[in-house]
Parts: sequence; structure tokens; C-alpha cells
Amino acid sequence: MTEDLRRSAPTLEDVARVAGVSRATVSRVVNGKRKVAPAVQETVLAAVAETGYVPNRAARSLVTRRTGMAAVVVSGSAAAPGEEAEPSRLLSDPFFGRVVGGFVRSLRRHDVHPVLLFADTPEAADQAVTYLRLGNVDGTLLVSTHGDDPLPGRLAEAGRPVVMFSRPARPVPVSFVDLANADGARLAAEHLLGRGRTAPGMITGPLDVPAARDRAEGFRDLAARRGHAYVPSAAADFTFAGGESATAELLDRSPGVDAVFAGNDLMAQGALHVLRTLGRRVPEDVAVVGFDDSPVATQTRPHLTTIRQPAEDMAETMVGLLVDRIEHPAGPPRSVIVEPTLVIRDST
Amino acid sequence: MTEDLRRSAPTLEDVARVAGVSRATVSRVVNGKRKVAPAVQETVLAAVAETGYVPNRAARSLVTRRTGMAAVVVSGSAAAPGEEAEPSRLLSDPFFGRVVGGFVRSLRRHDVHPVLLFADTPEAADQAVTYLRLGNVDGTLLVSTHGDDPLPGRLAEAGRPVVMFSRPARPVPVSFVDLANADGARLAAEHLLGRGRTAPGMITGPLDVPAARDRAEGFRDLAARRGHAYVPSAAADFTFAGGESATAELLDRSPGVDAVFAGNDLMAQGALHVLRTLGRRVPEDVAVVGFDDSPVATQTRPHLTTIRQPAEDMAETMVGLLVDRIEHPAGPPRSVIVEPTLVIRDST
DNA sequence: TGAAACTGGGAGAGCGCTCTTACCGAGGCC
DNA sequence: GGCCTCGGTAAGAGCGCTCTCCCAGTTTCA
Repeated sequence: MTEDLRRSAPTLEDVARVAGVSRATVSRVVNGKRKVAPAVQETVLAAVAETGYVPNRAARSLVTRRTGMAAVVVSGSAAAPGEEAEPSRLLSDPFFGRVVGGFVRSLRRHDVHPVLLFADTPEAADQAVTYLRLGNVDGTLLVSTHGDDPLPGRLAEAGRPVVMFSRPARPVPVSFVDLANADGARLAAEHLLGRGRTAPGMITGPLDVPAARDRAEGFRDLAARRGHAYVPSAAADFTFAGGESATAELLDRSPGVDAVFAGNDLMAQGALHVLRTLGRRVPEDVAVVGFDDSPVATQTRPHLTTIRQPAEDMAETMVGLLVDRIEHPAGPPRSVIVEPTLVIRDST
Repeated sequence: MTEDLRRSAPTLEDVARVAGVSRATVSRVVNGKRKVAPAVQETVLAAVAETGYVPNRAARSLVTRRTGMAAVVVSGSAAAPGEEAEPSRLLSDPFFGRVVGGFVRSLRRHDVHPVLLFADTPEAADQAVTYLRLGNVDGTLLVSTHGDDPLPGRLAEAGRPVVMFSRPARPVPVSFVDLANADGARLAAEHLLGRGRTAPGMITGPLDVPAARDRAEGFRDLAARRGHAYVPSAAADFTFAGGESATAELLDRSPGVDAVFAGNDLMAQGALHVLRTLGRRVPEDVAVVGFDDSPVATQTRPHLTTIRQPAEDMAETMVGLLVDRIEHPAGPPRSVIVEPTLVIRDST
């Protein structure tokens, strides 16, 4: 019973025979292109249902040069000795799960399947570029974690549809969707200072990453407007452990800090741990604000006040831009900037 | 310059012309099938290099019925009202990142690309089954989170290569790689009792999930051998929040508990939070052991003693089984059981 | 030495689909 | 009434690749 089904799926030819029309007509009905007489259309549809016909993707892509697939490329440096490779770092950040989930669900609505690619070594990056350039996928959703990542440039050069999460570190003609990171940081600063904190400090991400820099600058900007000329800070790598050591360093240098703004939730979580170890109460002695509104924000005690990135919406917007670009390849790259919101919980 | 490259990639025909041989010969050299005279081979290889030829996947799959792709299917129930959908739950569990990372890297070695599929609604599951059955991918790596998930059965029935992470809840003819969950739980019990704990309790996962049940039973088994006839327990859903409420419930019912074994690290993290809130010191008053050795295990204070799943190895083994099955479709489903190890940190 | 076996290479038939081209009948126009 | 247009369909040429023949040249063995 499954035998015949599996051995040879019904083809256009089969449907055409059943419906008593030509292959071309069936193709037209299936793809909804050009007008087909309603009566014929019905006959064909019935034949399709009867045979259980589903188009063969390989055959279709061979002629259309479309694959119905999009690459999700996670780019980053390879693991330096003793470090975690970037894609792994990202994979263990629950916030990233929100983004990927958004990709998968949005792509599905367009009937596009995501192919997961890691560009974690130079060879892997080369392979990825080749794969994309050859048209094995219709377009690329790129998440780059590295400041001096050459991949955005190479992909843009390849002339195939690409949309980045977050803007590229250097100016490169590529579409992207980004958060108004500086605005988010201002939200955090305003909130903290509005609650009467007088000695804010920062745990920043790697400053060669635009998002990290924008957040730091946004925070400093609003602090300056409120009369705080200098905000002590320490940089880390967006990881929990990095957040811990940077916090320790910050508190060591500036013991009077009564508010900490962290570049993401993972580092904020690290800050929370260090603060507790040092016997500082949160939020009584030190208030903490994170960034992302990652699932970890409610897995801390106290729950983390944070700046929410609408990750799923951003993912959907990226997919929209990509699909649009796939259908209309011409035109300049486009960008969408999304506004973050403040989510107040118990750490402030 | 890129114009000609992009507009039409070199084909076999082009290479053949440059090398002065037939298409078939180039194909033979490229695919390494049948013997080709060394001299000819060299000429062809040079022509390939000169033209920058890379085979067109669509054309190749059309005739070989191979796609060079494998699906990574994350299956689970849709979100009940107020609940998180299973794939999202999994996506925010850093342990899952280790598994997916393992898939991607292992598949890459076999030159296979992963396509990410969520089966989070009945419609999505249907789509996924159709997609797989039609041969849009060569095989499937299935991660199912749900006890009564029909997907393993449906996939097995489809007669296409499938390998599961963890054994299916009901007996179904499908290959899988699983952890010796009961052994892991025994390791935990032995460790806890060996350190003189006398009143162990458990936070289990959903008991319709084999892994959760095996862990619970393994723990009870060793406890019984050490004279502990009854181990109080509370069930949760493998999430942080679930771990919290289950721990609260457990301690409410059995306040004398001096050791807690949690079904995974996320729930152990929840337990840690609740214990601190209740003023119990860890490990002095209550020792805690988790399961998975997820990245969160070192993001808790104290660091979590846990049972390590060699996720990357398991992923690699799954890929190995899958590739083998793709190449040799006949034969009964195969299984591999992997042994866990105890990782002692500060929570015990 | 002749036939059989083997070896390496070419020709060509598709794989299942889309899309251009050609065709055909019906209706509108002068 | 003849011509043209136009909607609707069929025919057929590929897309780029693999793979099965088939053939020519060489080796092997009786």
C-alpha cells in the first residue's frame, strides 16, 4: 500500500492524464498563473486531489531557479583557545531562541524553509558564501555577532538577497532590521535616574559590536542630560561569566555605584550574582536593568527589569524584507528600526 | 565581472568543453564513481578549477532523488492557553542549543544541510510529514518533547530515514539515541546518599515522557537499595517556573527534605531559587543535583552538581545512524544508549 | 590466434517541471 | 463577410545532471 506511493509520487503527467488535459494546463492551475477556464480548472483540481499530487521541488527549482528555502546564517569568530565559539554562545542565549523561533514561524507563512548554517570558521564561512551564491537558497537571514565580521560584506557583494539582524558594523550595502538601541538605553537611564539613583554604572558588550556601543552611548547620553558627566563602565562579551567578572571589576573601581545597566540580560544575571555575593541588596542597594527581555529575565531573583526587544516582530519584519527582496531583486537595501520598551520588574 | 558569474554558473557542459571530454566523464570525475584514467582525471580537475564549476543541486537531486539535506524536527504540543508552545520552551533551554549545535556541526562533516522544522500544531505536523515523505530531505532528526506525540509513529510509517533523540514514548519501529537516564539518576542518588543525606526528594519532569520517568525510577531504585522506601516527589514541566512551584510544593509536603534531585537543570535552578527564598542554605541544609549539564549549571549560585548528557556526542551518533540509514535503507531500526556522568560542583 | 573478458569513454535518454510558442475557435469590427 | 483580436489550450524545448547502454581498444586465456 505504501509501496506504490513511495516508489513513485504522482507527477504532472499523471494528473494531466487523469484530468484529460495537457501537462501545461495542470501546471497553470497548480501555480495559478494565466487564466484557465473554470470548468477545466475544476477537473484539474479534482485530478490533483485524486492522485494526491504534490509538485516535485527539485524539478521545479531546476527551471525556476527558486528553492523555497532561506538560509539562517549564524556568523561569528571561531573559538579562540579557551573561549566558546560564537554560534555556541548565541545558541545558549535563550534570547536567540526567540529570534530563531520567529524566523521559523514567519518563514513558514511564506512557505519557505529555513536552512541552518554556522559560519564559525573561515572555511565554514567560505562554504556558506558559496552555498548562498550558487542559489541553493533564495535568500539569507544573517545574524552576526562579531564586530569585524567580513561576512555581511561578502554576502552583499554576492548580489543575493540578504537581511541582517542588527546593522552591520561597517557600512555595507545590505538590508537590516535593528533596534533603536540608544533609545532603549535612554529608557533604562531615565528609569534608573527617575527612581533617584545617583551613581549609575554600566556593563557593556564588546564595543566593536554596534548594538553594544549604541546601548552604551545612549545610556551615557541621557545620563549627561541629567547632569551625570561620567558613567563608569566595564566591558564584557555578552555572556553570563563575562557579566560576572565585569561587574566585579566595576564595583572594585567604583564601589559607590547604586545602579547597573547591563548590555544584555545574561550579563545582568551575572551582575545579580556578584552583587549578592558582595552582600549588596537588589534593588535596595543597587538597582539593575538588563537588555533583551530574554527568558532569563524572569529566571532571576529578583526578576529583572529590562529593555524589551520585540524579537519575534523583528524576525517577522526581516522575513518580510527578505521575501520582498527575493521577489523584487532590484532597488537599494532597506532598513527598519524598531523601538524597544521598558519592562519594569523587581530589580529596580 | 560578477555579472557573468552570477548570470550563469558554469555547467558540466562548460567543463566538458574546456577539458575536451564528454559530460559523462566530467560527472564521473566529480563524483568519483568508476575508474577514469589519471591523465583525463587531471585534465578534468584542471577544467573544474578553471571554470569554478560547482554542481547544481537541483539538477542533481532531480535525478538522484537525494537532496543533501536533513530535517531537524522539533515536535511538541501546541501552546495550551497560558502555556508556552513546546518548541519555544525547548528553544529557550540552553541545553537544546548544545544538541542543535551538535547536529549542525556533525551534518556539515557529511556535507548535509539541516532544515529546521517545528511541528507545534497539528497542521504544522501534517506539513512536516508531507515534506519528509516527499523526499524533500534525505532524512530526519527528530526531537520530541511530548509523551503522546504521534509524530514518531507517523514518520516511521512513512518509511523514510528517521533517528530520534531519546526513545519514543510508545514502541515504534524507529531508530534512536538515548541516554541511560536511569543510570544517571542512580549516579545522582548514590552521590547524594553517599554524602550522608537521609531525606531525598525529587522534582520530576512530565511522567509521560520516558526520560522523565526513567530518571525518577532510577533515583527511586537506588534509594530503595539504600533503604529509602519512599522518595517524595513533585512533577513539573522541565521549565524554570515549573521547577519553582514543584519545589515549593515538595517542601510544603515534606519539609524535612535535605536533598533534591531535579529532572533537569532548569528545574534545579528553580529549586535553588525557592530554597534560598525559604532560607535554606545550599548545600548545607539541602543538596541539589540537576540533570543535563546545561550551560545554566554554571550560571547558578552555587554552581550546580549535575548529570552530564554528552549532547554533542549524542548528536553526532544520531547523524551517523541517519547517514548510515540513508545509504542503506534496509534493516531494522537501531538504537544507541549513552552513559551519563556525574559532574560535581558546589550544590552538593 | 581467436574469442571472451575487461577497461575507459561517449552518446543520449530521461528526472519532473515551467514557459515560450503555436494553434484554434469565438467574438468584435469595419 | 472577411479580418483581426484574444482567451484558452496543446506541444515541445529545455533546466543541469546522472546513468544506462554501447563501443573501441586492450588484455587474457584456451
